[in-house]
Formats: sequence, structure tokens, C-alpha cells
Amino acid sequence: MEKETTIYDIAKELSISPTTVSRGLNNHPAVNKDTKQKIFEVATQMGYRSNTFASSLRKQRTNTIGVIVPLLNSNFQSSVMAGMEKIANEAGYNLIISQSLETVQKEITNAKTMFDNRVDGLLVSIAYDTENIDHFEPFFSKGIPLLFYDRVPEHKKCTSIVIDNTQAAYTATSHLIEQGCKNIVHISGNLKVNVYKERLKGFKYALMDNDIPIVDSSVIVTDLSEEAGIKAAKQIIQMDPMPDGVFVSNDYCAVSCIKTLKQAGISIPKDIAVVGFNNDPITRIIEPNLSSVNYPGYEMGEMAVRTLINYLDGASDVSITNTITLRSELVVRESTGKLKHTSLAIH
Amino acid sequence: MEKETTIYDIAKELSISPTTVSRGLNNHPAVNKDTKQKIFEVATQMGYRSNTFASSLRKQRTNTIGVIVPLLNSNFQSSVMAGMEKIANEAGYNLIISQSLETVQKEITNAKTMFDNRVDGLLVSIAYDTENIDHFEPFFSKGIPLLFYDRVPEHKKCTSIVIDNTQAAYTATSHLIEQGCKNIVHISGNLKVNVYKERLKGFKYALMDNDIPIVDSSVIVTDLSEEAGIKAAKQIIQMDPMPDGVFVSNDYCAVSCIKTLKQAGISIPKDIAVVGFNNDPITRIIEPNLSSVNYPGYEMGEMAVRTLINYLDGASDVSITNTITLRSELVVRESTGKLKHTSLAIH
DNA sequence: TTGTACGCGTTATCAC
DNA sequence: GTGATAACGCGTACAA
Repeated sequence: MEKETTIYDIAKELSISPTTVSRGLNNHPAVNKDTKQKIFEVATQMGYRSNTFASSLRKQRTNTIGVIVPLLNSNFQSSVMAGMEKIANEAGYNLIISQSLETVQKEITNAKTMFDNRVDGLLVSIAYDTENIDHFEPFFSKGIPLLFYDRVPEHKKCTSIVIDNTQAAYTATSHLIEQGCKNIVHISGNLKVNVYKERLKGFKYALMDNDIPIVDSSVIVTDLSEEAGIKAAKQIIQMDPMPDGVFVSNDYCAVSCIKTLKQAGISIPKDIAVVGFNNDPITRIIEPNLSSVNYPGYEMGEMAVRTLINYLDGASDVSITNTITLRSELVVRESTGKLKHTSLAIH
Repeated sequence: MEKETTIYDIAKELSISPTTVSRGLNNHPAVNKDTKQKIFEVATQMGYRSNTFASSLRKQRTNTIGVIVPLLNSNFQSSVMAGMEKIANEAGYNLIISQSLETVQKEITNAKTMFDNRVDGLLVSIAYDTENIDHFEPFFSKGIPLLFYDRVPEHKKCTSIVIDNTQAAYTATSHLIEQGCKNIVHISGNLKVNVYKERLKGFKYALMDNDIPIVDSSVIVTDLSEEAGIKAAKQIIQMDPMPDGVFVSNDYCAVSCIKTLKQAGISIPKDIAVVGFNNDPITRIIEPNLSSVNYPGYEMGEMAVRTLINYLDGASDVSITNTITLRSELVVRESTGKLKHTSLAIH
């Protein structure tokens, strides 16, 4: 491992001061054009690379954004990551990514690591069982911008990027009603999580606005896994009268539910119409294709990083903005088409 | 933004030297137990956090691993990331992730960024059009361990983590032949990419070993996209005689191919049996369920980081190992079941 | 077991 | 337009 070239080496080579070299490399306006030119030449020629730590140490800034995500391997989250990476990369920021694996415990550890690594800002989608945000307190008190997305805590301190889950669920449920469904079931996730709670709310509002009674059996709370879909389907089959519409808070669960229903000889959408949530690619693989709420993960990732960088550049203040709501829309496919439908959205 | 606590502040508070504080915090054996105890107490009490840069600057080590991946939002790659993150996190390493978006150009930029950020090691799955590895030269010459996974270059310098693509393709094709297929088509990806080239090789070997002639139309080269699957299906339908087996290098493409064939009234597997590659969750959603080669992405990610960290810890030398091959196996499902089959592998 | 003194490479500050 | 100097916070050789 040979020795690294530093600005001193370049300075010596050119018989100028390290200060000038530093300025030159950073394109400081008050440096002679020719000098600058020479500096760059010698730098590349000597294989110079700037030392990020030394710079960070001095500037108290890392050009690094931390991300804490529940699980990396889901279509939604990886789309978000992709969007984040794109914008961050373009803006010259690095992304340090960690997963909480859906546990507060790891989320706490990861938050600490991010803090110790002095990320310039942090983006978080909280874990399944996160109930308070004490572990992010250091970020608040140090004034490090913190942005939540998708799974966000209910706390006035927090700036969040979300979609209008209540509205989306309302639209999805209303769509089922428009298709003639009169007895609709909602398969929900953990109601401690904001997104599922809000979707349930939208579901209920839609029923209420259409004078459809809400009973206990109208809502099945699950973990939205594939197995949960199977279990819920079996439960639905047992119901008397059997529901004619199902709104599921997640596409994977909806798909396994549909599969189970089909195996039981139930026809989708004739007997039961189904709507999912997320607009995962699998919606177009299951037969019949699944109607779903399009959740713009990639755009959410882009927006999150863009917003964070705006804060960092001092263009705006975190504490001012409270919630950024992205647009989502229902994509209608065969699973709710009492008549033959085509997709309302181009995709 | 209040001032950060440093080891000097702790030292002053305890009237001892910064050296002792540093040693204490790093659990140096030659520090008095009581002193250590007190140091930790005061540290937490004063809200001390170690300064990573200062430390990195001093130690010439960042505890950071860089990852360059073609695209983040695929099931395979996000599984790999998940596995990587898990091991890295456990070992106290951070992961800086960037995507090349399938272009060499961005791969080159990203490699430079990783180099400038002085990652301790780098993990790379190369882009679609990467033809040489000159841009990784700085890593070689500086002795920074570099590991390729999945999409690896053909270069003796490179240490790689892969599966035996040739063998896997051979097994998949042989399986089709065992099911009675006599006229098999292979839908391949860009043949410049090692994985697709090798899978084609395995496909050909299997045909040869079974005295099945290989003709030009036996291989359809595509980009393995959803559209490519549709196009390939249409091509297959036109063939005379029509093939009775298809081996596709990617599940997504296989699925869209199956959908198109079904729409044309072709029965799977009766008329045409289909095998995919990757064992993506969608294999269990398409009807009939798709037989596929299980590609252990999560395990590959774990292995990659574990191997890299071994190098970093000096436990082994990069240049010694050349290729690490992970096990993969064929998962048989309905899409190739001339008879009723159950999955050979538990999943 | 503890302390002194210096260097890691960069940039901010001030001076010219 | 350029330079000298200090400081960022930590780790370590050397000394005690």
C-alpha cells in the first residue's frame, strides 16, 4: 500500500502553498485560472484523491444521508431505495442504508449508529412495533433533519412524507360499492401502524357514507403475510352471508387470498371482488389481475431525499413543513370488474 | 447546535488525560477497571459520541463497505442487499449503496466515489454493458479488497461469488427433457453478461448430451424484460414445429411469456413446459406455478460481506480465493409437470 | 497504569 | 490572488 498523495505533495510539486491547492481543487473563485489548471493537472497526474474524513472533520459535515428501513427486500421498499439513491447520487450525497428488520430494538441501535456516524440527515420508515420516537431524540436536539416516510409516527415534531391513506382506502372501498358490492370485508395490518389505521378509517368512512353497516366481522386484522391471506380467505368462506367484496391493505396478502378463494371454487370478481394496495407488479400476474392503489414508492424516495437536501442546503426549514402528501390513485383491473374494465391508469 | 463533547471534555471532567479516556472507551486492557467505569459513566452523561472521521483519519480505516449494484428494485438484488446489510450491521460495518442503473458510465462514477470515500472494501455486480474493469484498477493497485457477485467479469484478477450457472441451466434443461420435451427453446439475456452466457452453455450441453440438435432458432436473445417475454412467446407460436419446452433465464420474462402463450390457447405444461430462473415469488403466483432455479440472493449477500470482512480482518487474502460457488437447485412446480408434481425443495 | 506530544489531511481565518 | 497558521478529534509512540 503506497502512500497517499495529499495537497501538500501537490503544493510542493508546484511550489505553491497547500492553501491554494485546496482552494483550487474546490474551485474557489479567488484562484488564478492558470494556477487552478496546473493544480488539477498535477493532481490527476499524481493520483490524488481528496480525503473525505479530513474534510468532514474540518467541515463538520459528511455529505451522507442515513436511511433506516424496516425490510429491504420488498418491492415497495426497494423502489423507494432506488428513488433515494438516484437523487442522492446526483446531488453528491452518499446513502448509508440499514434495516430494522421490523423491530424497535434494531431500529434503536441503527439510529444510534447513524447518529454516531454523523449523517447529515436521516430518513426513516418505522418498524412494526415502534411505539415512540425517543430514540430519535438526539437528532431533534442536535438539529439534524429527520424525515419519516410511509410508516410515520404520530407526533407533531415529525416531518413526514406520505400518501393520503384514508382517501385512498375510501376510493378503493367506494369503487367496490360502485361495482355493486354490499357486504365488504377489510383485511388490515397491525392497527398500531399509521398506514393501516388510516386505511381502515377510509374503509369505514366509505361504508358509512353509503349506509352500509359496519360489523365486527367487517375487519380482519392480520400481519398481511401470504399465510394471513390464506387464513383470511378461509374465514371469509365461512361467513354467512358470504361477503361480495374484499379490500386488502397489501397486494401480496390480497393475492394469496384470491388464490385460496379460487381454490374453493369462488369466482373473482363475480362472487367476490377484490382490491389490493401498493400496485405491486404481482397485481398483473395473478388471474384475474388485481385492482390496487398505486403507491408511488420510487417517487416517494426521490421526494424524501430531495426534501432532505433542501433542508441541508438551508433552502427551507424542517420544522416548517409538517407533512408532504404524494398523490396516489386507484388502478382498476379485472378483480373488481363486474363488467369488463380496462385500467384507468396508464402503467 | 450545541458543541460536541470530545474525549478532552471527558478528560477534563475526570482530571485525567485524553489518552486514558481514548483507551478506556476502546476497552484497552491496560486501563484500570474503576477508571474505565468512570469514563463510560461520564461519557454517557455528557452525551459523548465518538467522532468517526477523526478516528478514520487517524486509523486510515472507515469501517465502511461500498456496494455497486445495477438496479436496486428487483427481487433478487434487494434480497442480496438485505443479506449484506444483516452481516455488515452485525459486524459493525456500514454499507454505502449505489446503483449503476445498468450503465458503465455510472458504474465508473460510482467506483470513483467509493474510492474517494475510502471504503474498506467494495462489492460489485457489474452493469449490462460493462466490458472491462479498468475503472476498478485503483482498488487493485491500492490493495483494497474487491469482490464481484452474480454478474462478474471474466478476469483472473477478480474474486467472485457466483452460482454454477452452467450446471443450473443444465439441470433445468435436463429436467425438461426428462419430462418428455424434444424441441426446446432457450430465452436468453445479453450474452456479454457472464450469467446468461453460462446458462446458454448449460442449455446447449444438456441438449448435446441428449442428442437433441441445436439449431439457430433454439436460442432467442432478448433483454429479458416483460415485453421481451411477450415477443418471444409470439415468436414461439409461429415456429413450425412448435417447441414443447422453454427454458427462460429469468422469471419475470418467463411469466409474461407464459401469459402470452396461454392467451393464444396454448396449454402449459401440456403443450409447452416452461422453466424459469431465480425462484422469484412470482413463480408461485402465475398459473401454473413456474418451475425455476432457486438463486439464493440473500445467502449470496451474506456470503459476500462475510468473505470481504474476513479479508479485512486479515483472516485470509483476497488474491488467494478466486471463485466462491454457492449451491442452487431446481424447484419443480406445475409449469413442467407432465404428471402432477410437488416441489422438490421446501420453500 | 497513565500522561505528553504529535500527526492524520483538510479547511477557516487572518494577514499580506 | 496567495500564504502561514491553527484547529477539527482521535490514536499512538514514547516516556514516566
